Amino acid sequence: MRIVFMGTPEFAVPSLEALLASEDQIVGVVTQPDRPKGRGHELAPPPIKLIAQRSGIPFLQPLKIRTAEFLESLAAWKPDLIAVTAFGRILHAPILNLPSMGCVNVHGSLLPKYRGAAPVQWAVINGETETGITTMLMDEGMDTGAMLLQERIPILPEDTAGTVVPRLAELGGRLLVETIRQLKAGAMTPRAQDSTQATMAPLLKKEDGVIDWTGSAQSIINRIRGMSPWPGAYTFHGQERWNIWKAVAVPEPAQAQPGTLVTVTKQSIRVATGNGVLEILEIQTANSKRMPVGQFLAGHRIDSGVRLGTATV
RNA sequence: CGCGGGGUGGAGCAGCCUGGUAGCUCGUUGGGCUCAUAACCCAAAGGUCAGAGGUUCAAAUCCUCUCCCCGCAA
Repeated sequence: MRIVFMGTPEFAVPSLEALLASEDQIVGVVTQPDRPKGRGHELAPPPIKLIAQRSGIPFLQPLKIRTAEFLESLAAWKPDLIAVTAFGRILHAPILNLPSMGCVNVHGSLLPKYRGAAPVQWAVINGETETGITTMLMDEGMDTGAMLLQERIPILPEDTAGTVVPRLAELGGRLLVETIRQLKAGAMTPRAQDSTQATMAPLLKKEDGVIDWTGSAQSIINRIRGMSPWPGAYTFHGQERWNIWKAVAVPEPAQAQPGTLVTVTKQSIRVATGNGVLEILEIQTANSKRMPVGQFLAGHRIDSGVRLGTATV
Protein backbone atom coordinates (compact mmCIF):
# COMPACT_ATOMS: atom_id res chain seq x y z
CA MET A 1 0.00 0.00 0.00
CA ARG A 2 1.17 3.53 -0.76
CA ILE A 3 1.28 5.79 2.29
CA VAL A 4 2.08 9.48 2.66
CA PHE A 5 3.20 10.58 6.13
CA MET A 6 2.65 14.02 7.60
CA GLY A 7 4.30 15.10 10.83
CA THR A 8 6.70 17.63 12.26
CA PRO A 9 8.22 17.41 15.75
CA GLU A 10 10.01 14.78 17.78
CA PHE A 11 6.69 13.26 18.79
CA ALA A 12 6.08 12.19 15.19
CA VAL A 13 9.43 10.44 14.76
CA PRO A 14 8.47 7.02 16.18
CA SER A 15 5.36 7.02 13.97
CA LEU A 16 7.39 7.52 10.82
CA GLU A 17 10.01 5.03 11.89
CA ALA A 18 7.37 2.42 12.67
CA LEU A 19 5.86 2.93 9.22
CA LEU A 20 9.24 2.66 7.57
CA ALA A 21 9.75 -0.66 9.31
CA SER A 22 6.31 -1.91 8.25
CA GLU A 23 5.34 -3.74 5.09
CA ASP A 24 3.83 -0.69 3.46
CA GLN A 25 5.58 1.77 1.21
CA ILE A 26 6.13 5.35 2.34
CA VAL A 27 5.94 7.24 -0.93
CA GLY A 28 6.25 10.76 0.45
CA VAL A 29 6.57 12.87 3.58
CA VAL A 30 5.10 16.28 4.34
CA THR A 31 6.48 18.40 7.16
CA GLN A 32 6.55 22.05 8.11
CA PRO A 33 9.12 24.47 6.73
CA ASP A 34 12.42 25.00 8.53
CA ARG A 35 11.99 27.62 11.19
CA PRO A 36 14.38 30.00 12.94
CA LYS A 37 15.32 28.49 16.26
CA GLY A 38 17.69 28.97 19.11
CA ARG A 39 19.73 32.00 20.04
CA GLY A 40 21.04 33.23 16.75
CA HIS A 41 18.35 32.86 14.22
CA GLU A 42 19.51 29.75 12.56
CA LEU A 43 16.98 27.81 10.57
CA ALA A 44 16.29 24.45 12.14
CA PRO A 45 14.81 21.60 10.15
CA PRO A 46 11.95 19.70 11.77
CA PRO A 47 12.98 16.24 13.03
CA ILE A 48 10.76 14.54 10.46
CA LYS A 49 12.61 16.21 7.62
CA LEU A 50 15.87 14.71 8.84
CA ILE A 51 14.38 11.22 8.86
CA ALA A 52 13.03 11.67 5.37
CA GLN A 53 16.38 12.86 4.08
CA ARG A 54 18.22 10.03 5.77
CA SER A 55 15.79 7.49 4.34
CA GLY A 56 15.87 8.97 0.88
CA ILE A 57 12.14 9.59 0.80
CA PRO A 58 10.81 12.56 -1.16
CA PHE A 59 9.43 15.27 1.09
CA LEU A 60 7.55 18.56 0.87
CA GLN A 61 7.61 21.54 3.21
CA PRO A 62 4.69 23.65 2.01
CA LEU A 63 4.24 27.13 3.43
CA LYS A 64 0.53 26.88 2.70
CA ILE A 65 -1.54 23.72 2.69
CA ARG A 66 -4.57 25.00 0.87
CA THR A 67 -3.08 25.52 -2.55
CA ALA A 68 -3.79 23.76 -5.82
CA GLU A 69 -0.07 23.29 -6.27
CA PHE A 70 0.34 21.35 -3.01
CA LEU A 71 -2.73 19.25 -3.71
CA GLU A 72 -1.31 18.30 -7.09
CA SER A 73 2.03 17.29 -5.61
CA LEU A 74 0.23 15.20 -3.06
CA ALA A 75 -2.00 13.57 -5.69
CA ALA A 76 1.07 12.75 -7.78
CA TRP A 77 2.23 10.44 -5.01
CA LYS A 78 -1.03 8.48 -5.45
CA PRO A 79 -1.44 7.66 -1.77
CA ASP A 80 -3.91 4.99 -0.65
CA LEU A 81 -3.74 6.43 2.83
CA ILE A 82 -2.31 9.46 4.61
CA ALA A 83 -0.93 8.98 8.13
CA VAL A 84 -0.70 12.09 10.30
CA THR A 85 1.11 12.51 13.62
CA ALA A 86 1.53 16.00 15.10
CA PHE A 87 1.68 17.74 11.76
CA GLY A 88 0.51 21.04 13.16
CA ARG A 89 -1.90 22.01 10.42
CA ILE A 90 -5.59 21.43 9.84
CA LEU A 91 -6.24 19.39 6.72
CA HIS A 92 -9.21 20.47 4.65
CA ALA A 93 -11.58 18.32 2.63
CA PRO A 94 -9.69 18.17 -0.68
CA ILE A 95 -6.76 16.55 1.10
CA LEU A 96 -8.88 14.38 3.39
CA ASN A 97 -10.73 12.99 0.37
CA LEU A 98 -7.64 12.34 -1.68
CA PRO A 99 -6.61 8.88 -0.43
CA SER A 100 -9.10 6.08 -0.92
CA MET A 101 -8.62 4.78 2.60
CA GLY A 102 -8.74 8.20 4.19
CA CYS A 103 -6.43 9.96 6.62
CA VAL A 104 -5.43 8.34 9.90
CA ASN A 105 -4.33 10.52 12.79
CA VAL A 106 -2.35 9.60 15.90
CA HIS A 107 -3.45 11.69 18.87
CA GLY A 108 -1.83 11.77 22.31
CA SER A 109 -4.86 11.51 24.52
CA LEU A 110 -7.85 9.36 25.35
CA LEU A 111 -10.30 11.01 23.00
CA PRO A 112 -12.72 12.68 23.23
CA LYS A 113 -10.76 14.20 26.11
CA TYR A 114 -7.96 16.64 25.39
CA ARG A 115 -8.56 17.50 21.78
CA GLY A 116 -5.95 19.93 20.49
CA ALA A 117 -2.27 20.66 20.30
CA ALA A 118 -1.04 19.98 23.85
CA PRO A 119 -2.97 16.98 25.15
CA VAL A 120 -0.17 15.46 27.21
CA GLN A 121 0.71 18.70 28.94
CA TRP A 122 -2.86 19.45 29.94
CA ALA A 123 -3.44 15.91 31.14
CA VAL A 124 -0.48 16.25 33.51
CA ILE A 125 -1.51 19.76 34.59
CA ASN A 126 -4.95 18.46 35.48
CA GLY A 127 -3.47 15.69 37.58
CA GLU A 128 -4.69 12.82 35.40
CA THR A 129 -3.29 9.43 36.39
CA GLU A 130 -3.60 7.93 32.96
CA THR A 131 -3.55 8.99 29.36
CA GLY A 132 -3.01 7.23 26.08
CA ILE A 133 -3.05 7.20 22.33
CA THR A 134 -6.11 7.30 20.11
CA THR A 135 -6.00 6.71 16.38
CA MET A 136 -8.84 8.09 14.32
CA LEU A 137 -10.13 8.72 10.83
CA MET A 138 -9.68 12.42 10.34
CA ASP A 139 -12.45 14.82 9.49
CA GLU A 140 -12.35 18.58 9.14
CA GLY A 141 -12.68 19.30 12.86
CA MET A 142 -9.98 19.58 15.48
CA ASP A 143 -9.39 15.98 16.54
CA THR A 144 -13.06 15.15 16.10
CA GLY A 145 -12.78 12.15 13.76
CA ALA A 146 -14.19 8.69 14.39
CA MET A 147 -11.97 6.64 16.67
CA LEU A 148 -10.19 3.49 15.55
CA LEU A 149 -7.86 2.16 18.27
CA GLN A 150 -7.12 3.37 21.75
CA GLU A 151 -4.55 2.27 24.31
CA ARG A 152 -3.89 3.57 27.81
CA ILE A 153 -0.72 4.20 29.78
CA PRO A 154 -0.38 5.44 33.36
CA ILE A 155 0.92 8.87 34.34
CA LEU A 156 3.10 8.36 37.40
CA PRO A 157 3.38 10.89 40.23
CA GLU A 158 6.98 11.63 39.29
CA ASP A 159 6.18 12.07 35.59
CA THR A 160 6.46 15.37 33.79
CA ALA A 161 5.17 16.16 30.32
CA GLY A 162 8.73 15.60 29.18
CA THR A 163 8.83 12.03 30.47
CA VAL A 164 5.37 11.04 29.24
CA VAL A 165 5.70 12.38 25.69
CA PRO A 166 8.38 9.91 24.52
CA ARG A 167 6.44 6.95 25.90
CA LEU A 168 3.31 8.10 24.12
CA ALA A 169 5.22 8.73 20.93
CA GLU A 170 6.49 5.15 20.94
CA LEU A 171 3.02 3.83 21.64
CA GLY A 172 1.70 6.03 18.85
CA GLY A 173 4.03 4.40 16.36
CA ARG A 174 2.95 0.91 17.36
CA LEU A 175 -0.72 1.78 17.34
CA LEU A 176 -0.48 3.52 13.98
CA VAL A 177 0.97 0.45 12.30
CA GLU A 178 -1.57 -1.79 13.98
CA THR A 179 -4.41 0.51 12.94
CA ILE A 180 -3.32 0.43 9.33
CA ARG A 181 -2.94 -3.34 9.44
CA GLN A 182 -6.49 -3.77 10.67
CA LEU A 183 -7.86 -1.19 8.24
CA LYS A 184 -6.37 -3.10 5.34
CA ALA A 185 -7.87 -6.31 6.70
CA GLY A 186 -11.24 -4.59 6.79
CA ALA A 187 -11.46 -5.44 10.49
CA MET A 188 -11.92 -1.92 11.74
CA THR A 189 -15.12 -0.31 12.91
CA PRO A 190 -14.75 3.43 13.48
CA ARG A 191 -16.54 4.67 16.59
CA ALA A 192 -17.87 8.22 16.68
CA GLN A 193 -16.64 10.40 19.53
CA ASP A 194 -19.07 11.43 22.24
CA SER A 195 -18.71 15.18 21.83
CA THR A 196 -20.48 15.89 25.10
CA GLN A 197 -17.45 14.41 26.88
CA ALA A 198 -14.92 16.40 24.86
CA THR A 199 -12.40 18.74 26.47
CA MET A 200 -9.85 21.00 24.81
CA ALA A 201 -6.07 21.07 25.20
CA PRO A 202 -4.91 24.23 23.45
CA LEU A 203 -1.28 24.99 22.64
CA LEU A 204 0.57 26.05 25.79
CA LYS A 205 1.27 29.72 26.13
CA LYS A 206 3.98 31.35 28.18
CA GLU A 207 1.41 32.68 30.63
CA ASP A 208 0.12 29.19 31.32
CA GLY A 209 3.30 28.76 33.35
CA VAL A 210 2.42 31.43 35.90
CA ILE A 211 2.08 29.82 39.31
CA ASP A 212 -1.09 30.70 41.21
CA TRP A 213 -0.10 30.34 44.85
CA THR A 214 -3.70 30.39 46.00
CA GLY A 215 -4.12 26.95 44.46
CA SER A 216 -3.35 23.79 46.39
CA ALA A 217 0.22 22.55 46.70
CA GLN A 218 -0.64 19.53 44.59
CA SER A 219 -2.27 21.56 41.82
CA ILE A 220 0.82 23.77 41.64
CA ILE A 221 3.04 20.70 41.45
CA ASN A 222 0.90 19.33 38.64
CA ARG A 223 1.34 22.56 36.73
CA ILE A 224 5.10 22.45 37.24
CA ARG A 225 5.12 18.85 35.94
CA GLY A 226 2.92 19.66 32.94
CA MET A 227 4.96 22.70 31.96
CA SER A 228 8.25 20.81 32.07
CA PRO A 229 10.41 20.86 30.03
CA TRP A 230 8.66 23.63 28.12
CA PRO A 231 7.71 26.42 28.67
CA GLY A 232 8.32 26.04 32.41
CA ALA A 233 6.35 27.16 35.47
CA TYR A 234 7.44 30.38 37.07
CA THR A 235 6.81 32.99 39.71
CA PHE A 236 8.52 36.18 40.83
CA HIS A 237 10.74 36.93 43.81
CA GLY A 238 10.70 40.71 43.78
CA GLN A 239 11.90 41.58 40.29
CA GLU A 240 13.56 38.29 39.69
CA ARG A 241 11.88 35.54 37.80
CA TRP A 242 12.07 32.10 39.36
CA ASN A 243 11.50 29.10 37.17
CA ILE A 244 10.53 26.15 39.30
CA TRP A 245 11.27 22.76 37.78
CA LYS A 246 10.61 20.42 40.63
CA ALA A 247 8.74 20.59 43.91
CA VAL A 248 7.08 18.35 46.46
CA ALA A 249 4.15 18.85 48.80
CA VAL A 250 4.99 18.98 52.49
CA PRO A 251 2.37 17.44 54.76
CA GLU A 252 1.72 20.42 56.97
CA PRO A 253 -0.90 23.17 56.93
CA ALA A 254 -0.01 26.53 55.46
CA GLN A 255 0.19 29.11 58.24
CA ALA A 256 0.82 32.12 56.05
CA GLN A 257 -0.57 33.99 53.07
CA PRO A 258 -0.25 32.00 49.81
CA GLY A 259 3.12 32.62 48.18
CA THR A 260 4.94 33.43 51.42
CA LEU A 261 8.34 31.86 51.97
CA VAL A 262 7.64 30.15 55.29
CA THR A 263 10.95 28.36 55.83
CA VAL A 264 14.33 29.00 54.28
CA THR A 265 17.19 26.80 55.46
CA LYS A 266 20.52 25.99 53.86
CA GLN A 267 18.89 23.20 51.95
CA SER A 268 15.29 24.08 51.32
CA ILE A 269 12.76 26.73 50.49
CA ARG A 270 9.19 26.14 51.61
CA VAL A 271 6.28 28.19 50.34
CA ALA A 272 2.75 28.54 51.66
CA THR A 273 0.00 27.79 49.16
CA GLY A 274 -3.77 28.07 49.26
CA ASN A 275 -3.83 24.52 50.60
CA GLY A 276 -0.68 23.00 52.03
CA VAL A 277 3.01 23.82 51.87
CA LEU A 278 5.23 23.34 48.86
CA GLU A 279 8.96 22.70 49.01
CA ILE A 280 10.96 23.83 46.00
CA LEU A 281 13.51 21.22 44.93
CA GLU A 282 14.87 22.54 41.65
CA ILE A 283 15.01 26.17 40.59
CA GLN A 284 16.35 28.34 37.79
CA THR A 285 16.82 32.08 37.70
CA ALA A 286 17.56 34.33 34.76
CA ASN A 287 20.95 33.81 33.15
CA SER A 288 21.53 30.73 35.20
CA LYS A 289 20.92 27.07 34.71
CA ARG A 290 18.52 24.98 36.67
CA MET A 291 19.96 23.63 39.90
CA PRO A 292 19.00 21.98 43.17
CA VAL A 293 17.78 24.47 45.74
CA GLY A 294 20.71 23.67 48.05
CA GLN A 295 23.17 24.93 45.43
CA PHE A 296 21.06 27.94 44.66
CA LEU A 297 20.98 28.91 48.33
CA ALA A 298 24.76 28.58 48.62
CA GLY A 299 25.18 31.65 46.46
CA HIS A 300 22.02 33.66 47.08
CA ARG A 301 20.71 35.27 50.22
CA ILE A 302 17.01 34.53 50.48
CA ASP A 303 14.95 35.70 53.45
CA SER A 304 11.85 33.99 54.72
CA GLY A 305 8.67 36.01 54.95
CA VAL A 306 9.02 37.31 51.39
CA ARG A 307 5.94 36.88 49.27
CA LEU A 308 6.31 35.31 45.83
CA GLY A 309 4.03 36.37 43.04
CA THR A 310 3.63 39.11 40.51
CA ALA A 311 6.68 41.18 39.73
CA THR A 312 6.68 44.38 41.71
CA VAL A 313 7.40 47.17 39.27
C1' C B 1 24.14 40.02 11.72
C1' G B 2 17.23 39.59 16.77
C1' C B 3 18.02 41.50 22.47
C1' G B 4 20.61 40.56 26.93
C1' G B 5 23.48 37.95 31.05
C1' G B 6 27.64 34.90 32.35
C1' G B 7 32.54 31.82 32.55
C1' U B 8 36.63 33.43 39.79
C1' G B 9 39.55 26.48 44.45
C1' G B 10 34.74 20.47 43.84
C1' A B 11 29.27 23.43 43.80
C1' G B 12 26.71 28.21 43.95
C1' C B 13 28.09 33.35 44.21
C1' A B 14 30.81 38.38 45.58
C1' G B 15 34.90 41.30 43.96
C1' C B 16 35.37 44.39 38.12
C1' C B 17 32.49 50.73 37.43
C1' U B 18 36.81 53.89 41.04
C1' G B 19 43.68 48.57 38.55
C1' G B 20 47.82 47.34 43.74
C1' U B 21 48.44 40.67 49.13
C1' A B 22 41.84 36.02 46.30
C1' G B 23 36.58 36.78 49.49
C1' C B 24 31.44 34.61 50.98
C1' U B 25 27.90 30.36 51.66
C1' C B 26 28.53 25.23 51.13
C1' G B 27 31.30 20.74 50.09
C1' U B 28 35.88 17.88 51.21
C1' U B 29 39.74 16.32 54.99
C1' G B 30 41.34 16.33 60.19
C1' G B 31 39.99 17.50 65.21
C1' G B 32 36.29 18.90 69.05
C1' C B 33 31.29 19.00 71.36
C1' U B 34 27.03 15.65 71.91
C1' C B 35 23.10 9.92 73.94
C1' A B 36 23.10 11.29 68.81
C1' U B 37 22.93 14.05 64.06
C1' A B 38 22.22 16.18 57.77
C1' A B 39 23.08 20.40 63.94
C1' C B 40 27.12 23.29 66.38
C1' C B 41 32.61 24.77 67.32
C1' C B 42 37.94 24.75 65.67
C1' A B 43 41.58 23.89 61.90
C1' A B 44 43.47 22.49 57.05
C1' A B 45 43.87 21.39 51.95
C1' G B 46 42.34 23.17 47.32
C1' G B 47 42.43 28.73 42.40
C1' U B 48 47.59 29.65 35.53
C1' C B 49 40.44 34.50 38.24
C1' A B 50 37.75 30.43 30.36
C1' G B 51 41.88 31.24 26.44
C1' A B 52 45.10 34.64 23.44
C1' G B 53 46.97 39.41 22.63
C1' G B 54 47.30 44.67 24.22
C1' U B 55 47.70 49.12 27.80
C1' U B 56 50.39 49.73 32.60
C1' C B 57 55.61 50.00 37.34
C1' A B 58 51.35 46.72 38.41
C1' A B 59 45.39 43.50 35.41
C1' A B 60 40.24 38.94 38.06
C1' U B 61 39.57 44.35 37.41
C1' C B 62 40.75 48.60 31.47
C1' C B 63 40.94 47.56 25.64
C1' U B 64 40.69 43.83 21.36
C1' C B 65 39.81 38.96 19.51
C1' U B 66 38.49 33.56 20.23
C1' C B 67 35.97 29.47 22.63
C1' C B 68 32.02 27.68 25.81
C1' C B 69 27.38 28.37 28.79
C1' C B 70 22.52 30.64 29.98
C1' G B 71 17.91 33.86 29.84
C1' C B 72 14.51 36.53 26.54
C1' A B 73 12.49 36.52 21.83
C1' A B 74 11.04 33.17 17.88
